[in-house]
Amino acid sequence: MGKQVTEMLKGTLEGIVLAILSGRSAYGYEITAWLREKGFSDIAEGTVYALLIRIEQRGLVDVEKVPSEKGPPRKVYSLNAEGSEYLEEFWRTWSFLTEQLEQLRQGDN
Amino acid sequence: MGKQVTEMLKGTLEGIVLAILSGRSAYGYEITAWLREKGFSDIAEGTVYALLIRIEQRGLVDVEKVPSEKGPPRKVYSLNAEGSEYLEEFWRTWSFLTEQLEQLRQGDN
DNA sequence: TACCGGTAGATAGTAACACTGAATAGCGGG
DNA sequence: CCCGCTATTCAGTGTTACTATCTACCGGTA
Repeated sequence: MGKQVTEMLKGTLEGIVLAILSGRSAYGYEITAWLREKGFSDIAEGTVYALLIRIEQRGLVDVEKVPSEKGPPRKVYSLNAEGSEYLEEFWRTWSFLTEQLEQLRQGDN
Repeated sequence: MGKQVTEMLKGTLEGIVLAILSGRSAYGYEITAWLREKGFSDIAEGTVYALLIRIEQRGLVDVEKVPSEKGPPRKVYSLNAEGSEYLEEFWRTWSFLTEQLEQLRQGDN
């Protein structure tokens, strides 16, 4: 999709993944597939896994190892209380940004 | 404002500045002041100058040195044709992102 | 004159984040 | 037995914003 998305995703991809996890638990491979389906065609698998490790180390998610019928065991992530709080904060920040951008787009600058 | 904004700005700040320049020409100090006024309270001055140099080197803006009554000469930036094209592309990318995020927020995932 | 505050820009070093590319590992089917 | 699919990990790279500092010009004031 191009470099612009890549740069814009910095900071937002984390929120996107947390938002996905707020709906239901999921594991890396699944999340990557879901993102691709949604149009984020060139998000590298490595990126998602790295992000999941980051948010795990920050204590925003809980992890459970679940055996898979096909392939190695999955690491299933679910949002915990701290993660929910962080996600709320993310939405506030996101709203602020979109408001500013919307104003700029309308040309009142 | 916090680390979340900082990370989200990566990739969007460039679009923001280009959008400002699409309305009128401006120089670094002015842009920084305008951003602060708009609520981007902790954007460092150095950040804006570095960004302006980047977009200048990529040929998205034209530059003109204008003497100032108070202080050193200003480097006044204005969007050129290539910059306008890039800005359009930015808005398309931005729209895509906001749509996806809006869907996630509504919880249909 | 000497100094200071406000205006204006440049720069070196750092941290965070997404990408690239490759490696590892388990399972089932031809 | 190897290939393809599922699933995760990791080392190295590039981009971007931040921090902190430096240069420079001007007007006012002691």
